[in-house]
Amino acid sequence: MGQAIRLSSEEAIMESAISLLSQNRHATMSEIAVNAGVGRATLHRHFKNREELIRELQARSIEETNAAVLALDDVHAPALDRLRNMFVAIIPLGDRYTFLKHEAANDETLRDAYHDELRWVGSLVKQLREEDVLAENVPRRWVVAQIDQLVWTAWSEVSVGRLAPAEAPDLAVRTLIEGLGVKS
Amino acid sequence: MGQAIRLSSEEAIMESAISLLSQNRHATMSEIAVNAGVGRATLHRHFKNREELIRELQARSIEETNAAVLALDDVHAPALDRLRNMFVAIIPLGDRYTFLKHEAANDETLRDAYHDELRWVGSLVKQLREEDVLAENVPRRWVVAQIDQLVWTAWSEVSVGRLAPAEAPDLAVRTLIEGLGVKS
DNA sequence: CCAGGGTGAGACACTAGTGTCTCATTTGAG
DNA sequence: CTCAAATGAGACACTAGTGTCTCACCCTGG
Repeated sequence: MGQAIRLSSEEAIMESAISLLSQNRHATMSEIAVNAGVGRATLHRHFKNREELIRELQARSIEETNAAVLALDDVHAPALDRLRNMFVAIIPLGDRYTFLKHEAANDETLRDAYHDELRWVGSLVKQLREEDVLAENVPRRWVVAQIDQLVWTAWSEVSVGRLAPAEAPDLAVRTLIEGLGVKS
Repeated sequence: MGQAIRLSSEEAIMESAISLLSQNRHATMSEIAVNAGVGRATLHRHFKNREELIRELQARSIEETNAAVLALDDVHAPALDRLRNMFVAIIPLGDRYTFLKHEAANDETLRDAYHDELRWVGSLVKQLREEDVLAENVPRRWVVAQIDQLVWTAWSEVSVGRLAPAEAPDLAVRTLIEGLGVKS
């Protein structure tokens, strides 16, 4: 038909699910189906049960975020550039990214993949330190937590239109490294 | 006296509920009861239903956080001191503070009280700007979001023992104002 | 000693959400 | 156009969580 934008049922369901579950991890299957413009039975035809749906979502999310980050990443670049590129890549995927954190990864494969992601961030933080971008007396955990929350906050602000997508990555980098105080 | 016994049951329930609900807003009444070391029926004797329990929790939380903040606050102090004092007061109440955000306040009185709290933070941010502590080109929303997140992150890290309680407020202030980069 | 409030245990009815199934209809590829 | 696959609608059984209620049991104060 004229609906060129029309997604396949499965696509629509996954988009709907990511959107709802990232905001409320107890969104019901009915809500997900309605939001996807699809019958409840159809949802269960594509995903046997809630557990499987979430597993697929996790797999896709980690795949997408990994791909997005790696696509922009240049291991030989200065750490600060890599940090900024990471924000550029991940902020638009903020819902997927945080969805991963909220849902506990039970599956082994997924846990490994997620672990890779964390390790990637960890090594970036390490490089940031080696290049004297980050102060040394700050716990790595704290840095990682700040990065995580910056992704989520930036994504939220962008998605409600309070922040221009183009400005988000720079604001995130600036907030993390220089803080929000006046520059002296 | 009988009164004291009843109150301690009630105390146990409220502590249990805050603890569980701050981490998972869909914790069941059974879980709350078990965690409080109390029968499920007893829970319903003290709180007619889930809704009422949450309402009481919100009332208590806002009361405690307001009291804690105001107790340390000095309106005539420099904004930076006020900011730090706020962190000192609120970080230990991180679970109560974030519980308020997660649960939508339906009750009018509560909404007003919560609004007061937000307004308080808003005016603090304003003062921070007036005293040239905060940069001007940063959206107030962004600052408030960072503060909220810092409270939660700091509380989490403290409560799992990865951060010394005494260091948390300074780390939070420093992260917000100066960022985590090397000081130049 | 006893009376009574507070309690735990558990039965009960009710509701919301889940997952299965069937059937009539729609859709789209050949 | 035709037919098989996909779908929407809804009935159905099942489960988890909720809120009520009863009953036996502990306490503690009188």
